[in-house]
Amino acid sequence: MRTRERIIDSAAREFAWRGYDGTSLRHVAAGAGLKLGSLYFHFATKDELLAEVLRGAVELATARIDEAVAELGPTPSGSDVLSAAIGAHLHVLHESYDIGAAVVRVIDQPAADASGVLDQSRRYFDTWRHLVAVSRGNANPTDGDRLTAILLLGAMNATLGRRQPDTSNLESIIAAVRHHFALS
Amino acid sequence: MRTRERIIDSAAREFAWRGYDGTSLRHVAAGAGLKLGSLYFHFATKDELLAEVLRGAVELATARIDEAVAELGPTPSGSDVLSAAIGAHLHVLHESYDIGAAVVRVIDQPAADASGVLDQSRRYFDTWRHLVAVSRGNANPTDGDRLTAILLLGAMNATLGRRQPDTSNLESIIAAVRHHFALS
Amino acid sequence: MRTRERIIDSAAREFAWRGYDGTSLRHVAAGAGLKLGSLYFHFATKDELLAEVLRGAVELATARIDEAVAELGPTPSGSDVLSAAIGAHLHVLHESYDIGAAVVRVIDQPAADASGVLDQSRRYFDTWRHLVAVSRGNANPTDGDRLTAILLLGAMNATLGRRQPDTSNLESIIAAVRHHFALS
Amino acid sequence: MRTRERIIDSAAREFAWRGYDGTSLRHVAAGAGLKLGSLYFHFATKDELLAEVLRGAVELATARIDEAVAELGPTPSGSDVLSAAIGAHLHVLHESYDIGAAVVRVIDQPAADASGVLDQSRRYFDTWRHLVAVSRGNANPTDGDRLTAILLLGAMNATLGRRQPDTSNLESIIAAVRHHFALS
DNA sequence: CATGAATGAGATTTCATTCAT
DNA sequence: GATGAATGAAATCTCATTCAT
Repeated sequence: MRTRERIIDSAAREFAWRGYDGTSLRHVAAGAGLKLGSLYFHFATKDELLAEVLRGAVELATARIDEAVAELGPTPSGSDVLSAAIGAHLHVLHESYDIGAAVVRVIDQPAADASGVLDQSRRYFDTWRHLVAVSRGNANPTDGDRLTAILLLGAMNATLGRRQPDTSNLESIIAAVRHHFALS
Repeated sequence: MRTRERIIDSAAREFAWRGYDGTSLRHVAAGAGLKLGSLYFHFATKDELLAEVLRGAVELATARIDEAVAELGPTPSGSDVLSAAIGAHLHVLHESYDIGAAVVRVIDQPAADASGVLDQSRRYFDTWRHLVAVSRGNANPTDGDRLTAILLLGAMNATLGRRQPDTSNLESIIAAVRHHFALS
Repeated sequence: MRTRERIIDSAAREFAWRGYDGTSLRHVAAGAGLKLGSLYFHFATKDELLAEVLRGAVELATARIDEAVAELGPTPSGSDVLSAAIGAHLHVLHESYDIGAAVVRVIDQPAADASGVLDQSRRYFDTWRHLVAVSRGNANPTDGDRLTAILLLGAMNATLGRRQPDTSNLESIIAAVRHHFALS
Repeated sequence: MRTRERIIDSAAREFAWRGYDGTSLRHVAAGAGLKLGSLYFHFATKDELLAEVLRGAVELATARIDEAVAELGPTPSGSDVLSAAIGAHLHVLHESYDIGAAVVRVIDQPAADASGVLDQSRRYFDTWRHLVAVSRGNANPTDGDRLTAILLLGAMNATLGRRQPDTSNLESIIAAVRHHFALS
């Protein structure tokens, strides 16, 4: 089953840099060392492949957030939790570059309305809505929390430039985001 | 000369909702009441059309910002200037919906490397780098100002949802963005 | 009526270097300092324009041949007549370059079946059939004369290379052709 | 692997009778029993297809020439070699009609500058330059040999009429060409 | 599991032609 | 006489998808 993952990796790269419509399955196959036809043994359709890429990305980011929060100790403040989550999200975005970028580029591209895509997007957004709510002591997210989550994700994802990132800056990026969002 | 503008409008709509690769020139033509071939009398190429759309959008947003700043009176504080610019940008984004959205969707889509695209993008970004710098009393933008401009634009543009916006919320959106960015 | 001739010149250039199918009427118009639509005031169709170009070329070549023959004096030998014609044809071909080349390139291109084209081609070929016949003392051209005319025209037209000719060589070209064909 | 050859055959037919620009790949595909899109599995581009057609034609003609020369016995005179080559070229031209004609029609059509085309053309011309040189006892081709090769090829290729040839005439054509070129 | 082959739909672009002004 | 504008047809090429092997 190593092949399946090579395909997903290759697809993440293509989706990330060329977008959904700009991604050719022939390129994806080539990037995985396969011929076009072979893709269809593993994925029934372009949309299904995209959904898999996104599911993996959301899973990865969620896991990293959970780990970072867990490291905070038994009873962290809401503000610390949000701070940790911000760090985790940005690390994923800038380090496992392709897979992170794939999400950002593709997630609200309308062509990708296919089933799984919106689901993954909403799932991850809900995570953040809760993180924001908790950081403010709200049990259930308010409209204001929702709005802040939108702003926060927008700001973080914008730090992915058009080209290869310099991880050197990563810590100052994290600091800046925390400054604007985690201390309100 | 009305035709040319109908084309640009139609193209903005398509680019906004389908992205660059997802936009079909046949659809654009139909949206302007033309047949496909007729487009090419007005624009030699898809890229040229996109560049025109973006140029118009950047011009519009810049003009609105200038107006809003001008209304502040003779010697406004840097913070007020930034606040006014935020309001102007968000108004353009949510009210002249298609043209604003077109910029947001397309501007960092890699397929659209065509000459004019990056130029327009950089031009507008520079405006914001200066706005941020001025709001902090810096004559020339620092790296920190650049980073903040990225976060700020990312946050604002993220408020464009996937579907028609409710302008009712607009003022609370503006308030939230100002809260996070204009009072630092 | 100078315009009409500028169009024909421009068309000859294009037909010569790009062939019938490769010639764009927009280019032709531009080459004559006009816009595309204006062509249709002077020529109803692409084929008609081509026919005019060819008619002019055939007329020019025929006239030059007649002149060259006339210069031979009152009772030239058949061999001298053919020699003179060869010189005249090659001079036209290499000196009034575009118009000569246009004939050669286009004349047996099947796309140009349109009415006038084949007529002009046959007319000029008949001239040569008679020249060859006369040079051999035949009153009416035989099959052998026809064949020789084909070979002769083919050989001469092949001396038009793909690029600008060096008229310096012209006399040696003429000598070579005469050597192979005019002394049999 | 039969499909590939059916395509090349069909393409040769089209290129021969319609020229490069006049050839529609949809027609070529239909002629090979395929739909347009299927062509692109075998040839990436129109130019690539043309190059293959020409390569095949040059190979065929060269092989026939070599065979004909080989049949002359151990130490043939230069004049006999040229005579044999003339026969071989004309047989190829008039018998494997399409592929021979394709070369003639297309080889100096400017639109077909695509890489391979000029190469094949030059390769075959060099063969003839050497044949002419050898027939005159020159070790290396002179300028005069080059010129004669041009005339000779031009004359031979002109024997391909616009329509189906009558192979009945073939031997008299060969005799005529030999008469003009092989006895100098 | 993987590939070669084919296909239908659709993309952008070019072009000859027409016509009102 | 010339131009701007529009159009229908056709061109090359790309792509997701299917299927027999």
